[in-house]
Amino acid sequence: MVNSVVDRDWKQHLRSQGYRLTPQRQLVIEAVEELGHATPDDVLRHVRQRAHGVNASTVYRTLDLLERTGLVTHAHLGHGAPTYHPGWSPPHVHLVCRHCGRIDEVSPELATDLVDGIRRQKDFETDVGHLTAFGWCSACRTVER
Amino acid sequence: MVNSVVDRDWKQHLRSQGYRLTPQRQLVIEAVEELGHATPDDVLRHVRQRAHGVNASTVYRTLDLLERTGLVTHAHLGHGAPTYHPGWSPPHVHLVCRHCGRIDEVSPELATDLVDGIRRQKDFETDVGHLTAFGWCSACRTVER
DNA sequence: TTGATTGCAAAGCCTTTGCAGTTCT
DNA sequence: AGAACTGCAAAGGCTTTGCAATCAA
Repeated sequence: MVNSVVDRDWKQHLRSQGYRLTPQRQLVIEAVEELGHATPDDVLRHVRQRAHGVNASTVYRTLDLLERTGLVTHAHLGHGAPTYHPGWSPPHVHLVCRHCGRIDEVSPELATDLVDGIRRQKDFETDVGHLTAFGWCSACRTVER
Repeated sequence: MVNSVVDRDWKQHLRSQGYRLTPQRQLVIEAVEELGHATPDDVLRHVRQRAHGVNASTVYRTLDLLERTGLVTHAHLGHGAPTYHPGWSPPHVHLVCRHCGRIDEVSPELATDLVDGIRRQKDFETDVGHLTAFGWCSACRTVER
């Protein structure tokens, strides 16, 4: 699950950009790695299971910083809070079920035609890793409607 | 810009579902029609240019009701507030520029392969009208980076 | 040592809710 | 008349900010 190269290097990665390595930052990075698609609140709760007294604003500031340095990315998956993933996880298209809220992923290759078409028609460069499809998963479709 | 059939019928549409026709609702519908991609706040400001004393909570409640009855739809286009469009406007894929925030649209036909692929791989039914692509528009790409 | 970082508390958006008064039908 | 609807004010999520204390390097 963990990319070993990045795992070895992220401390250095932060330092090389002039940032410090704090226990809080370490915990936040670990949380993002382990949780997969985590909201700031998910991260906060996860971090607090391992260390006491970590503050919400620290989590927000840290996620922000990690994103600026490329260690994490976020996507907007609906009304609520954004979700964060490790920055080195391969880009993927998100699938969000309208009914159960479950999040799934597919390869961005499926979106090749769409991305090309958008570029041709609008000269717009799509960030495939932030493409989000809302809809209904198979489980929810068989239960209701 | 306005679909005449719906325009003629939306009053009846509301009444038939047991809802009332109020000046506020009329103003909100008009605002959504005229604004295109409007946040609740956009709608509120537009409405207040025409009538005084309209309250924010009324706008929220009205947008909610209009959405439940199918007269408007909303999409999540980033961190901020959702944006509302007329429910009868043809579904479209949204393009959101990361830099200038401008919103554009393309035909959902471009997403046919993606939608099919998602259905095949995950048995997931995509709501094409809520497909959002984040990226960079041509204007912003030529200016910076 | 010293500038980056944190915790805390307060404030800021955006949105929802309860309620009493108003209005549509 | 009676139910639907509105305005108002308060509260609720999520996030940001200012500041003094703390800590990594």
